[in-house]
Amino acid sequence: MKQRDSAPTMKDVAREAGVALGTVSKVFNDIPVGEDYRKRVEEAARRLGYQVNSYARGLKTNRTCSVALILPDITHPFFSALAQGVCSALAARGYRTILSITAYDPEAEQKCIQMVQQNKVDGIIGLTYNPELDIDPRLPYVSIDRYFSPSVPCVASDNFGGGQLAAEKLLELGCTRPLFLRIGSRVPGESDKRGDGFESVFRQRGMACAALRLNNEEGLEPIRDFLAGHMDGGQLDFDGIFCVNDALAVRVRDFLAELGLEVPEDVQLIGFDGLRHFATGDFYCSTIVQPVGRLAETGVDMLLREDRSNLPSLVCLPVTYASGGTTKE
Amino acid sequence: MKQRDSAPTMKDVAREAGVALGTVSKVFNDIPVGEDYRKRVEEAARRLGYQVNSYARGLKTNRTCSVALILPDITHPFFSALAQGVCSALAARGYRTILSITAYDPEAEQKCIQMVQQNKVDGIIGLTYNPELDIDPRLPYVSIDRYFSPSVPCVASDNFGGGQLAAEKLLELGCTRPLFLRIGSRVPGESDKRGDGFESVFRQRGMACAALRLNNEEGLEPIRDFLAGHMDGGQLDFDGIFCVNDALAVRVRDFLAELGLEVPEDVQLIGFDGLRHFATGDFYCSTIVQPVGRLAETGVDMLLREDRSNLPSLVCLPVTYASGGTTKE
DNA sequence: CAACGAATATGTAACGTTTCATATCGAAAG
DNA sequence: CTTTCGATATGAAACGTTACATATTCGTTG
Repeated sequence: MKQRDSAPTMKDVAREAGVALGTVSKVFNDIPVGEDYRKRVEEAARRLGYQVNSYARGLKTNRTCSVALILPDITHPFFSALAQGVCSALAARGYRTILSITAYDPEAEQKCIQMVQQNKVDGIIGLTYNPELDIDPRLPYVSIDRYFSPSVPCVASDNFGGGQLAAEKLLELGCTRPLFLRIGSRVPGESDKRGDGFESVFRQRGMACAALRLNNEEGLEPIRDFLAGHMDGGQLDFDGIFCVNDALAVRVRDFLAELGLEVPEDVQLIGFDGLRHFATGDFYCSTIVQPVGRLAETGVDMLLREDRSNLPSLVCLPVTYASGGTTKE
Repeated sequence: MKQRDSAPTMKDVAREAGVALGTVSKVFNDIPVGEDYRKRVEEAARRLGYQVNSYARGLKTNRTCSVALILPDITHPFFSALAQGVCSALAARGYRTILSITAYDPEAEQKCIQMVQQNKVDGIIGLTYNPELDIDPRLPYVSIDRYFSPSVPCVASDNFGGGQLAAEKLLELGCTRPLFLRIGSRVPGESDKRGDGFESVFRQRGMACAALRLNNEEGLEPIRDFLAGHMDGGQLDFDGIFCVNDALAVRVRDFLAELGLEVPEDVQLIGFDGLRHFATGDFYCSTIVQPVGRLAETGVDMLLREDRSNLPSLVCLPVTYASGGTTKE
């Protein structure tokens, strides 16, 4: 028996099985082939340990069965959950995931897109911040959680609805002096809707709603100061706080503790994202839960749809409320 | 000007630049070429928006500039940090990362390997549990954090040393009644060394060291019971506990609280991994910090080394101690 | 029994690169 | 002024597939 140093090819299989090259190809592409032929080929392939060379295939077919996933930072629990979901959803459909991390850097994002385009993926699924990404229009693209324009399909949580939900929950739990807190969304838009939804509920009822919106660079200190400045005889001016995300809520909870306030007795606190403690599985705080799994699946779905001609430009997924100890229920 | 529907190829560039195909190839492979030729080619490529087709290249060269990263669960902060490190280190060297998630399932691991081999990656970097992975010996493989056999190179933290470090720290902080707690390592070996190192220090000094080693399936209840069973007049029999990882330490801290014990006043607690809270960046507990970044970089380094003929079969990276509030310092 | 047509196997030409042998060009040497 | 040589551009042959046109086989029909 001939000793092979390199991987066996279809030609080897064809020779081994005593059939034509094209027949081997058919077998591996599930194209009808005489039963006896199929058996012979499969046997031969097994004997030789043949595996199709996906680079040759990709070259010929222009399809690679791989999708690029572009994320700012896979270390953040929300993003890592997303990555997990996307990776699994892709794997379930026979696609592999090419992971790129951008560190929130718009330039890095562009470079990723560049690199990934050259690597001939079948599509890109990205959570990016650069509003003017230059991306080959031939290449399917789905944006997760960031809406850019009608021409780039996006799947996101219902941020506005989530804000409303938070407001309704706080009302239900007896809050009358609400506050919305947000720190820097790098891209204006989607996450501001959380606050809009929150405020809309109170406006509709003729109630006032305070808000403090900070940019990333300002840091958290202004929030601490703001809260301290709104203390009135050992009590806070607000009894229900909605934070734009769980990370902020966790910090705010600490600030409140510093001020000698009890959560949820004195102030109730709701975050957004639905992150869970890695060890216990508990929510870090009461929160509006984003459906990360569905976000991922839907994104993959939209990307891999046969008929991409009339994709919706924005798919909004419903969020839910979960108590995590920072509200009275 | 001719309208192209598909991506331009080297042939197009060659025609546009008025040079031979091979010359274009040279330009894109940094092979010396007359200065004027190079300029002409580069201009033409830019005009046409040419990008090399990495599938054609991969087919020809048998090198793909991509590495598979196999992880059990990217949702766990330790793994996601690892992924981040590996992905960045690979990107820095011009390699892309193909992410596979196995959900701790040995079969899934084998399937990943299979799939990934077929996709002709240049190497695999994996954190797997299946002790008898069938993997093409031609394909470079580096195991992270799990030592299998001398024939498969591995990079890991100095687990034994970390255990010793924990013991020394506890001694230094005045502990005299140590306890080692471990729950299910899916693969026997590496992480047991943490306990071994811990115990060795006390043995050397002629001190006793209690230990409770559980398997994954048993859950955490036995630990709670064990601790409760070692209460003696409102005091625990132990004053220093070393947990095999931070996740366990966090749970144990809760158990201790349930028993009315103060940490670190009554009992000091050290975990292992060095995980940090996603929002505050604080350690969850006092801990032995694994050098995740270096783990990743070293792994990539070992995988991509030119001369892989005499790779060490195990590279042990030093760990450090960090206080996280569950020890007196 | 010849002829036809439906299946289905075969062989070959791409796909877009790299690589290697060959051709071309100038300059230096005889 | 021819020869030789080094340098470098050229063109063709792979790489391992898929897809299409062609060839083969066999069961049916007139």
